[in-house]
Amino acid sequence: MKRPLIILTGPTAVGKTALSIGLAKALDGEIISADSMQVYKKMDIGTAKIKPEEMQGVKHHLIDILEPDEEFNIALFQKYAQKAMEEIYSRGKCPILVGGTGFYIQSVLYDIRFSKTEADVSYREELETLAKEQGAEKLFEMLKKVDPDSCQTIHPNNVKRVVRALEYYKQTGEPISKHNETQKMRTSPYQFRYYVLSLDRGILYQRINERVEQMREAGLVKEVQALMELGCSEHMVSMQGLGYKEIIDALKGRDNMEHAFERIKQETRHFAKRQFTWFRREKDVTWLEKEKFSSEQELLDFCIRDCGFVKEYFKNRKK
RNA sequence: GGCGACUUAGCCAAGUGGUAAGGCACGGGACUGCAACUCCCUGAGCAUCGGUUCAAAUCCGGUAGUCGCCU
Repeated sequence: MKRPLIILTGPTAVGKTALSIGLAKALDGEIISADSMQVYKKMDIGTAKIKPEEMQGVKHHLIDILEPDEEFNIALFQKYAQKAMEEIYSRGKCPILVGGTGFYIQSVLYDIRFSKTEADVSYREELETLAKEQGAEKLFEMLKKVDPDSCQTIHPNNVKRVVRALEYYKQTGEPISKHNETQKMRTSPYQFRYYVLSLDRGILYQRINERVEQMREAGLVKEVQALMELGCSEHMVSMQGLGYKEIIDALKGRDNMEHAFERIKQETRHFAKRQFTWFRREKDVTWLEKEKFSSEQELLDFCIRDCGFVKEYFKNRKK
């Protein structure tokens, strides 16, 4: 019998957190955050991180586990998430993956295999400078020689992806297209529900705008200032987060504060749109359109009923 | 009331006789170790009516709207 896994995701600001607590309590679960930014300490306001008092005693994993100057990536996420899941299962509880980073969810849900090798930072930098100096086409030409298949799916201008494909080839001697091909065939080792919470686009965009204003009132600028005083620079992975890079620009005088906040709103809306695109493409998802439920409670009740297999699983296991 | 300027896609904006640059937004899409990243695709016939011309967004005139100045 496959082990159960509940996933709750959706675009930013849709209201995942509130639902996740109700679900965790009803299913006797623990929450694993699937969020690339909430892993960082000292970044609370801009990431809309759940507050300890909002957790209502539900255990949360993968929040506040790194300092802002530490690197993070999907392979690490997967490793930590899987470790947390083992702990949760061993306690006889159900893991609930909650967060908006679709890519991360995929890595756990399908147990994608990543190569053993570490990221080769110096090689990446070398390739990036090459692209900058001689043009993106130059890199693309290099990729054509070693991995023509990838050239079908990666656009020449997408330097980041071209670099990764080249890096992968250098490390493994194998084209990444072949690796992707095999990983795409994988079926999930879990018995799962993949919920995507959604909301009318116009309403969501309004909520995003409001939430950014709330962040401003809550002291986002101060939070970023404090991070800069600690030595955080815009090159760090953490400082690529929405709301951070824009405020840094303003604090460094490259933008004015008012405009920076408008950019945050704009870019957050863009982000939400990209998230929709991602989830629409994922197979086996259950869309939870908020407007189709008369209340939050009804939505929660639906999920609880729909997750009956979780209780079944643990009941059988006890026997 | 008079004089002048302006009027190009949802917004900003090039184009001053030869068949509408570009940017932004919106919408769609890609994505398998930086993913809150990175990247791709997508729209109008030029306020309106009439004239000149082989040909007008571009020239001329009428009308409307906007803005400025004057009385």
